[in-house]
Amino acid sequence: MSGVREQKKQQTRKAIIDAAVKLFTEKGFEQTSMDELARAAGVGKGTIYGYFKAKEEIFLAYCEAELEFAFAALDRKIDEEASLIDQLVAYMMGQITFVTENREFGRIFAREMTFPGENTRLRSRDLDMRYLNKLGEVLGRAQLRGELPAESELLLLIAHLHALYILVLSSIYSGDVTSLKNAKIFCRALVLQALHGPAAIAQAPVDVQTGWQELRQQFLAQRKLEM
Amino acid sequence: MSGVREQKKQQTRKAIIDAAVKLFTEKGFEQTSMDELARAAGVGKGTIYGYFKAKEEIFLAYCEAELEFAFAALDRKIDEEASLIDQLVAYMMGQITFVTENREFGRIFAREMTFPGENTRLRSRDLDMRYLNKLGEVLGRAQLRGELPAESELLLLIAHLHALYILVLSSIYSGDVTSLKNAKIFCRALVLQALHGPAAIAQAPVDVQTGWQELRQQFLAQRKLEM
DNA sequence: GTAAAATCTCGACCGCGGTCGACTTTAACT
DNA sequence: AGTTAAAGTCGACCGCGGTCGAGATTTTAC
Repeated sequence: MSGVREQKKQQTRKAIIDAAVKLFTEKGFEQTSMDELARAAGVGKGTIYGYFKAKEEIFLAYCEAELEFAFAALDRKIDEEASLIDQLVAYMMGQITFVTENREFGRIFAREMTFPGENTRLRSRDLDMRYLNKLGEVLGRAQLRGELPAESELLLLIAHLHALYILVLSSIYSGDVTSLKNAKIFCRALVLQALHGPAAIAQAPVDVQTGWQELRQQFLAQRKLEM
Repeated sequence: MSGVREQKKQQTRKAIIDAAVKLFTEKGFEQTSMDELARAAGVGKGTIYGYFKAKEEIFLAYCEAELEFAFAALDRKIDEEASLIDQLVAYMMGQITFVTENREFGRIFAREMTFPGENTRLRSRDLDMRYLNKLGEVLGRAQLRGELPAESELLLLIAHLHALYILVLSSIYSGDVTSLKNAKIFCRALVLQALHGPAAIAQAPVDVQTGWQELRQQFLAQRKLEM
């Protein structure tokens, strides 16, 4: 049980992830073949599959490293004194901005996180726990401040807000939302509605209302329908 | 410009889709190779790519046919006199039941519909319009009945509810929800919260509350955390 | 020290989705 | 009818992700 073997394994694992980070960043996920990756890691292709079940699993390991950065940056930027809605929108937009920085990357990430395969289920769950925990912290603070009813079900609210985040991401890939600016307007409208009910928009500040009205017109035009 | 050619094209197209419906139904999407499909359709493999950009596009054409059935059955089952929430939950669960009937099929469907590739964007949009229209009808009727504030933004509400549907589907594939029964409880709790605000659960009927409490415990245990 | 067992490594190999260019069929024009 | 351009068809072929079993390396047992 001397650690020689274990040590080598850790080295190999690191070599694979390092090569993955380098190649995925340089030329993207789909454009990086497993053969290349193996060569870059100085390892046989088959060996990789002793460490990861599938290419997607390496992708998630890669994401873990990247998200670390993104979250740290976001945390620094968030103003804990701002209104609940502002904070929520900021977190959602931070995540969305990061994910859609590269369109192809983001699609794979979103697919794997939202509807994970059996191979990647556990890993993807670990990953989105981080995001969900952040939401929980923001909501918890708001509840203490009294900005949220004391009897709110935080877990259910987290799930709810997570749903909205996924939807905005989805609408970007469906082509309904075509800019981060619009994504933000959409986020804000949805969060408002989630926190204050179906009539919330009608009572919102004017700028939110007009922003939403414009976006609404785009939706209708794009989908070629009247309402 | 005699229709001879056009006619043949339509025949070929139909042959491909028919073969796809048969094979996908018999042995699933992933288990059906393009070679098989070509053989079954009595056509060269290359020919298929003159009709569809990718295997996924054939999949969506196949879904279109299947969804037709599912929706028709669902429409017959929906009680237009029931409460808004019951109707919404019924529609969401109808869709979810259909999609998850076969787990692998459902994952591909959900991925392709929620985060479509550039190849399949338009087709997937057409497809989910049907579902969104249904939601719109249900909401519209409820608004007329006065069950929904007159100043509600229907489009935003549709989006909102769509988000919840995607989340429930996602939680099935993430392993957080492990039965249709739990999915329904989750749906109901989310819809309640969406329509009546963050404190809705606390004021809901007892059976809804206890259902949600049980589900909540499962979530926490599965994700190994306290709240 | 050495033999046996367990573990790890590797690249040839497999079936897949998708492409390509040679070939056939139809349409258009004289 | 004959000629040419366009449209459609086809399967050999490509690179891909993933598997497999032979062989190398480490651990264990004596």
